[in-house]
Amino acid sequence: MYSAKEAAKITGLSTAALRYYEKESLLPPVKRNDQKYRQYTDEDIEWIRMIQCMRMANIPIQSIKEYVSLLIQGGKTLEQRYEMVQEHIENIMGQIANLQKALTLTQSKLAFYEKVLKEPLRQDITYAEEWKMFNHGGHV
Amino acid sequence: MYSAKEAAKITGLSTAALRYYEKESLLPPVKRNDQKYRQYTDEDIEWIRMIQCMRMANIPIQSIKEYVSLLIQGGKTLEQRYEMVQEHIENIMGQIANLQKALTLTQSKLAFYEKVLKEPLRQDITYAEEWKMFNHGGHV
DNA sequence: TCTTGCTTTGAAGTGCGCTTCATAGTTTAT
DNA sequence: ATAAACTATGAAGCGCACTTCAAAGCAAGA
Repeated sequence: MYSAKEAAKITGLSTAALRYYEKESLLPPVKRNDQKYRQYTDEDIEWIRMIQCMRMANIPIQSIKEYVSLLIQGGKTLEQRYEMVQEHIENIMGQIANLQKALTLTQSKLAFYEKVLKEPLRQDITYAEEWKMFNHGGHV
Repeated sequence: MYSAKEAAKITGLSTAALRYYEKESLLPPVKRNDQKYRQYTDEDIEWIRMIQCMRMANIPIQSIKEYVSLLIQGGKTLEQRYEMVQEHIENIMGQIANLQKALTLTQSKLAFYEKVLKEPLRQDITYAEEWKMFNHGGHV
C-alpha cells in the first residue's frame, strides 16, 4: 500500500496526474483509507505502468480509456482488444519509421557540419549555400 | 513560384500552417506579388520540407526557430548549429528507444492475446487474471 | 496550540501547435 | 454585373494532457 506521494515517486508521475488518470477512468478507482486518502496497491502500480507504456507510445488518453474499459469488461472483449493492440503496433511502427527517416536526415546534416568544420576556409558559408549543399544530398 | 494553395498542396500543410510558420520565423519572409499574395519559391518549399523533417522528429517550434535563426545568421554560428543537431540526434534516438520498448511490450501483449484466442476455454479470463499473467512476462 | 506536511476536491489555468473566424480586397468565369 | 474562388490579416478558438489554485480536513511534532 502506497500513499499518493509514494505512488507518485515510484511511477515518476505527479499526484495530480495520478488523480487525473483515475478521474479519466484510465485506472480503476483506487482504494481509500479511513481519511479518504488513496491507498495504491502493487496492482495499481502495475496498472499505472501499463498506462505509462501506452503513453510512451503516444497513445491518446481516450484510446487508453477505451482499451481499459474493454479490459475491465473482461474475456468477451478479447477480440476487440486484440484488434486494438494490432492497431497500436502499426501506429508505433509508423512512428518509428518516421523517426528513423528524420534521424537519417539529421545525421547527414551532422556529417555535413563536421565536414565544413574541418575546412576552416569554408566557414563563411551562407545559409543559402548551406541548404543548397544540404538539399543536394536529398532532403526529405 | 507557387501560390499559397499550391505550396500547401505540395507540402501537405494547410495555408494557415504555412502562414503560422512564417509568422513564427520558421521560414524567412516569403516574397509577395503586386497583390501582396505570397509567392513560394522552390527554395521556400525546400525550407518547409526541412521544417517538416524537424517537426516529424517532434522538435518544438521554438527550437526550430532558434535553429533557423542561427542558420540565417550564417557561417559564424556553425558550431552552435552543430551542437544543436547533435542534441536533436540524441533526442530522436531517445524517442526511438522509448518506442521500441513500447513496441516490444505491445507485441508480447498481442502474442498473449493470440495464445488465449486459440484456447477457447480460457476466454472467460478476467482483467485481474490478465494483467497478472501479462505482468508475469515482465511489464515495463 | 500552532505550525508543518500530507491529503482531498472541483475548477480554472497553461503551453503547444495549429485551426477557425471575421472582415476585406482581388481575379476569373459566366 | 455578379458570383465564385483565391488571397490577406489579426484575433480568437480548440484539443490535448496535464498543472496549478483555492479551500478545506487530518496527524504528528515543537
